[in-house]
This record gives sequence, C-alpha cells and structure tokens, in this order.
Amino acid sequence: MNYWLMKSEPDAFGLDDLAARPDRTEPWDGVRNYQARNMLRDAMRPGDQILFYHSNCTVPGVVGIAEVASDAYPDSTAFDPEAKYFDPKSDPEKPRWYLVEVRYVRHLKRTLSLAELKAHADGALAGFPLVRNGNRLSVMPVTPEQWDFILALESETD
DNA sequence: GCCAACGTTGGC
DNA sequence: GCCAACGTTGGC
Repeated sequence: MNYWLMKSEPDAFGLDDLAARPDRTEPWDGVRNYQARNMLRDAMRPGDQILFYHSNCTVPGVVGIAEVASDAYPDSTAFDPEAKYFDPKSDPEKPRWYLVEVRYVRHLKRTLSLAELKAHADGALAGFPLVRNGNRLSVMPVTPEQWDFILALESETD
C-alpha cells in the first residue's frame, strides 16, 4: 500500500464536499500535469491512503484522510469541449489524462497547517515536496515515515 | 492583489 | 534542442 497527498481548493471542492458525496466518493478529474498523471495512472492502487490538503485558502494545510477507491481510468472531462479541463489533444482512442476515484475516510481532529509542517522542513519532513518553496504538484507521494510523522502531529496540542 | 516558482509552448 | 515568453499555482 502507498501513501499520497492530494491538494484541493476548499472553495471549489473541499473535504466536506467529498464527505457529502454519494458513497463519500468522487472521481478526481482535472489533473493536467504529467508528473501527477503518471503517479495516478502507474502507482495508485485502491486502498492507498491520502492526506487531504486544502490549498488557496485562509489556512492551507492537511485537513483529513481519504483513500483511493478505484484503479485509474481515462478522465473523460478531457474530451468534453464544454468542460473546464477540456484538452483537444487528448484522444479518446489514446487518452492523455487519467483519474482515480477518491473516498472520504475522516477529518483530522485539527488542521495541520502548512506553516506547522514547514517547521520540520529541515528535520523529519526534509525532502517532502510540499514543504519546498514553489511546489506546484497537486499529487505527491508520501513515505511511510512521513505519513506516521505527520499524523502523530494530530495528537499534539498546537 | 502580488509575485516567485516552474511547467508548457512555440519560434528558431 | 534551446530558451524566451507565457500561463498557472498557490502562499502570503
């Protein structure tokens, strides 16, 4: 089993929105970055655990846990001229973009803010892409050690 | 709203 | 294949 972090803008689709979905599951469409695509398509498996991260908001940070709920399959929004993430270069016969379905697991007891995580950028979280400047990856791998460290912060008083 | 980081595009 | 221009992400 693998661990991941996925970003979402709470104004567009946040953890509460995921929890409110039928079966608490949502197809994670709109990924249009090759690095992220490769991880979705080639490495994610059902049951993989996800740190759910809120970006572009008052307190960016990890707010909950989700899990991968399907194998990767082509992102059909890329074929739809009306869709926000339409990509005319993605051919249904040879899809360029993929998605996985994501299922809500739980909210964290408190938000683990980016600022708090960054305090460990030279320690336990050295090498974690999220705490590097200018990182724009919306999907990134998390090592088991990073996963355990981050979730241990949940029980600490901030 | 600003701006740094960085991925993508396209001219050559 | 280089690289400048451009667009987007996302923290602040």
